[in-house]
Amino acid sequence: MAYGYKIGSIPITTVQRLATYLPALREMQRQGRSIVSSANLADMLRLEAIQVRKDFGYLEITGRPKTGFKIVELIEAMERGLSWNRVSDAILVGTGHLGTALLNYRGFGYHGLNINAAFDIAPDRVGTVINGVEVQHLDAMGGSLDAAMAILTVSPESAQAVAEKLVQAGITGIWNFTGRTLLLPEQVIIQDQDIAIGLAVLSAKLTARAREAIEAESTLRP
Amino acid sequence: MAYGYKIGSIPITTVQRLATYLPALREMQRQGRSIVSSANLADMLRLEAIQVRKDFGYLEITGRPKTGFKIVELIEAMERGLSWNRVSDAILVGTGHLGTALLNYRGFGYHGLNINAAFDIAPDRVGTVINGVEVQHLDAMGGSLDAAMAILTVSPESAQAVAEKLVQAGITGIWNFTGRTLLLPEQVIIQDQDIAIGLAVLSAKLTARAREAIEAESTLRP
DNA sequence: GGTGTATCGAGAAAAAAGTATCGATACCGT
DNA sequence: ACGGTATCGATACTTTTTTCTCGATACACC
Repeated sequence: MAYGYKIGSIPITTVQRLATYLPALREMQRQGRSIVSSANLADMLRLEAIQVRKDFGYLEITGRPKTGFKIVELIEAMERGLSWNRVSDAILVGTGHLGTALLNYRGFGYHGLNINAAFDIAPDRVGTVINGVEVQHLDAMGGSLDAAMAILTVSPESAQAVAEKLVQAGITGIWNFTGRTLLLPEQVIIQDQDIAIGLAVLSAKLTARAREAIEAESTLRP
Repeated sequence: MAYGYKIGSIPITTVQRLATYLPALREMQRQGRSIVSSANLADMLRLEAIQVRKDFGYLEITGRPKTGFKIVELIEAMERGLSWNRVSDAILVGTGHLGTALLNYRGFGYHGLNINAAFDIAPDRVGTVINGVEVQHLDAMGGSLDAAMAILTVSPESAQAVAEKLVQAGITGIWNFTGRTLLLPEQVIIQDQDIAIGLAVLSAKLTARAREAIEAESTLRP
């Protein structure tokens, strides 16, 4: 990567896994559990126990031998270490199918996200209310937004232009679902969320697996 | 990772980047370009030229010094190396907001994906048609699906149960949007697509950046 | 045709991520 | 109380990924 392997002192790969531990831990809490071991979590998430423990090593927390970690403390440590406790406000731009899906998504609460405004330019969308958020016209987006983060779900074609507008409005972090690379001032933090990447990996894995199977078969009868 | 760093002989990280090169190259083609250098692509995608060239090194292709790569050949090599040329059929289960968004998504064609059936259990959705695909009742999903891959966009609560049903129906690859870890036979390939991870990373980056800024300021006036 | 330069591509080095080892510690059953 | 054992956590090791270095090659300009 050009820059940015780490967040503070925590590797990005660890942050990613921590993000998946969180809902798993919350689920355990709901089921009445209060203690979890690295092996428990690893089994649950198809990982290795060593890796889970290593990840926890970046947090300010200590487990107890023979027992494990207190789930409450774990969650607190994760929220503290990564600031998922402070609720951060975001706006969403582009209320197509994906934007609507995100506006209705319930999992964001885990990470303290609150979408407090939505924008679009299509006349038939402006004025509608999606999950309690009214869709405003993009031109109405003034300079004093009540958010630092923007979720960008517009068409690829308009991605760059809209992104520039967001930066002018004071947005400092963009979660980019458009699939286009945004070229913006360096101080703006961009998180690309290219859904097609996951598909590409899965599809490549599937054909690789299929190829293996064929090779294995041809080895059986030469 | 428990297993699976590579696809064939290509690192997963490379496959991921290749997946982002593809639309960029297609876009260039549309604009009439036929040659691209590693530096060109790198600039366009905010990467390093060396990395682009290394990624290309895994493909069966050679560039020309002082010129670069023929875009047509690049695309062909990528499709050949990762089998994105063969169209693969998929089904989609769970036609909520996200499922609907994916059914309407246009970017899948790049990777040869064709969603040929959709399933749900909600009575008000069964029978409707989304982007040309009729939503069928999940119980109607027989044993002879015309697809190897399934896109899972049901609720977290029903994820595991539905996934098991998919495996019984002969699905060998699952693109899992539910956020839950699926526990399935090892031969089933699972690609987790946890949207919250991207948010977690962005949100952590933002607060880390904010923290840096505060520290920098307090250093100025001690 | 010769010279300069941009680009590739192979191999080495560096950095990062993941995995193993092992002593220390706290619970469990007797 | 005591030995057995599961688990943590520090350190060392291995693998993977990224980055650097540098010679080779092909185009451009003179």
